Amino acid sequence: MKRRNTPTKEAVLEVLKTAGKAMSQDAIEQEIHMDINRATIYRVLNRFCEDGVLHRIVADDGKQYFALSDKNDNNKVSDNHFHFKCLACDTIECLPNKVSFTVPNAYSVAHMNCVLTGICKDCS
Amino acid sequence: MKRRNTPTKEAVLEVLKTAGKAMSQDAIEQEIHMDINRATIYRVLNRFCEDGVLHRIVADDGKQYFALSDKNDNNKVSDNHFHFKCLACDTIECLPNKVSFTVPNAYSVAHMNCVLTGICKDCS
DNA sequence: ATCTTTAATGCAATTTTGTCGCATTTGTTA
DNA sequence: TAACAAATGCGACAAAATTGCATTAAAGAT
Ligand SMILES: [Mn+2]
Ligand SMILES: [Mn+2]
Ligand SMILES: [Zn+2]
Ligand SMILES: [Zn+2]
Repeated sequence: MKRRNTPTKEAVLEVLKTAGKAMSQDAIEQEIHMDINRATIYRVLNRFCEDGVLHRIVADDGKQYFALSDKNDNNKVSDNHFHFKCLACDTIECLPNKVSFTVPNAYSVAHMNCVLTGICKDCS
Repeated sequence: MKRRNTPTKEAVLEVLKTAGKAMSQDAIEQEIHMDINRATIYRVLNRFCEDGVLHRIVADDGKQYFALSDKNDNNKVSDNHFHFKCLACDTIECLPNKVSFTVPNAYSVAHMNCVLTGICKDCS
């Protein structure tokens, strides 16, 4: 199951790099100037998540958004930061701020999905 | 638009009180021993959220879960705590731990949706 | 107790998001 | 250039949630 390079992969990655924010499948599809099937884009996105190239954010609209992962983390999960959703411009972005938490005894945390909602710097 | 008391409202609230955890619409419907329409349950849940009786949690499966709100908060948002989803028993619960965060300058936060995933105390 | 008002409900249709099976295409390597 | 398997397109499907509209029923007024 070695990965192959395809035009779709490159296009999806290019869109996300250019945008510099998290995007949903349909937003990505709109930005790609090629006719790529919806299911294919989802499969590309899921593979990128498996490979740690992207990470997935589930916003409070229930939709999945995808953002580039910081590669500087050698091989650890890089979802341990807050995400921010702007009520004005609908942008979803990764914040640099890390999520710090404590949990009751005997709980163990594997991963997290933390989204703050409000007004972003560009809209305030 | 004053609220009326109905059997459905009472049944939904009773299920959530008894469960003591967050539940989705379909889980609530299964626990109610009455034949209540899906759309009606959603409307009841949404009204309860508007009224501050419940609060809504969106898990990383994209589904909405509903939990009782602490009334001790007079009229402020009561979603400022972490939620926990157990990978073993699928329970979603409110943790007592508050979400503490800092955001970059010029950002303002209106509400939050923070879900930690892992193994709960009962399953560890 | 009955009437009136309108919130709440049932039902069907619809929308949105995401996945899956399967045949076909295409990237990679020998 | 041939062979293998990963990737794609397409359609079908599932699940979650909402909406329009006709009907029902809760609550206050008479
Ligand atoms: Mn992120
Ligand atoms: Mn909660
Ligand atoms: Zn904004
Ligand atoms: Zn558990």
